[in-house]
Amino acid sequence: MVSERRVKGSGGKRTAPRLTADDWTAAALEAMADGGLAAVAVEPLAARLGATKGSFYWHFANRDALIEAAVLRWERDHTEAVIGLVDAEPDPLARLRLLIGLVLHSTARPVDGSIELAMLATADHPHVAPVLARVTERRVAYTAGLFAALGWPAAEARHRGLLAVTAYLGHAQMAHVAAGSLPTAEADRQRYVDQVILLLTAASAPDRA
Amino acid sequence: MVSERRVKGSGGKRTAPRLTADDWTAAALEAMADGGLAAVAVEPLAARLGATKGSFYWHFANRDALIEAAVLRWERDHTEAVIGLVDAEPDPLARLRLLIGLVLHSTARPVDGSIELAMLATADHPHVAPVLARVTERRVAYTAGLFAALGWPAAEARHRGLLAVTAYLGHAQMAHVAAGSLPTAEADRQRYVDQVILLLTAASAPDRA
DNA sequence: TCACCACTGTACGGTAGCGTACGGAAACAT
DNA sequence: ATGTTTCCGTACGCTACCGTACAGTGGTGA
Repeated sequence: MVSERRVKGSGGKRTAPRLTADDWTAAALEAMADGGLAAVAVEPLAARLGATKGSFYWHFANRDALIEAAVLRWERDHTEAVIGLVDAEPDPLARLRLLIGLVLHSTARPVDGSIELAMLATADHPHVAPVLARVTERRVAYTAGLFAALGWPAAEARHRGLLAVTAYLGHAQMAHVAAGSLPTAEADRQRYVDQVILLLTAASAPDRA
Repeated sequence: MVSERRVKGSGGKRTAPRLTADDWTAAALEAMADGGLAAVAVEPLAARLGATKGSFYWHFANRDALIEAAVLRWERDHTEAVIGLVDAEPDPLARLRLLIGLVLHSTARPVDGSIELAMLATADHPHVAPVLARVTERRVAYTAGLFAALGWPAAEARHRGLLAVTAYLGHAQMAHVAAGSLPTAEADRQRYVDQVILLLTAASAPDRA
């Protein structure tokens, strides 16, 4: 789980390699994934890296600076990843389906999702709040753009994008706090995703009796 | 914000009233609303109540016991409140509309919602997790019941209930971390809620070209 | 090779909160 | 009124973590 500080010499002299600021931010995100922001603590982190605080306070002014760096790094890496993953698909409808299916299934695997959950859990932190606000708005805008590309007028596209993103956020939460309430069997899960896509792309006019 | 420890005598002798266990759980929930579970700390709580730890450790074995009591109390009060509020309406469709509208607007006012957000933020805590799981499943089951009463088959009703609840959870999150991404103008907000209700109750078959 | 600089370890003081011990006050029963 | 139970305050030690001071070490260029 933790990348121990490995020796670099091959033969006899085993020397611990020096650490960079990036090593610390990476460790911070790793700690955040399991333990939340509270786990981003200098001394435990140093222990995990096989170093001491003396190293840390060289690279960062204080704990707060580390948090800021880690959170900004997450924003950068994370948004690039998702966009690059979906934007390959040319057809808007297929892209929407790909996005929703991908994102609803992604809550199953833990690694990346738990960082996001940890961020949501600490949304009040002054360094976390603006990042979450940016990421969220970016998602809504992107999803709304997909609906707009499918022909819905701007306002309605925005509303559908909003519903899609809120559904995703809630799905992530539910996978975390009440996994048992979500469909478990693979077939049922697939049907659920299909159903969601269907409802999100349903016609506007009410047509039920 | 905090109910200070008031005197009870009318004239000259001002005596602080004694505290009950319920006073402590109430204060704990109050602290949780602004500050999260971390703010449920014995010494600060005692300060807010104008008492000392000596009092606390008489009523509770330790901090953990207080957390458990507070969280269970929240579960009890909270579920009763919501059910009682909506179950008056006899017509299922009206009840569904009432529920969704109520719940999507509720994220605006802070009091009750912030406790729930705090719980979600600490979902990993051993005392919080089971409560959240129960409350969530209860909501899904209830909402699914509404859709079932409207005529959808059980599986689809469950899926729609699931989507409704995830949308609610995500909405609450978004109101917290990216309020600016949600509709701000009252008219737009109303249209958004209508749109959500429409999509959640849309017919099953895809009918778009 | 040697002086310098980037980096790290050690040692220290400070703060916040948990939990315990115990004496004493306040209510209550008799 | 007085003893008993209930409740509360004070004082203490303990742990975890933050941040600082400073002495060292190892690589690197002159």
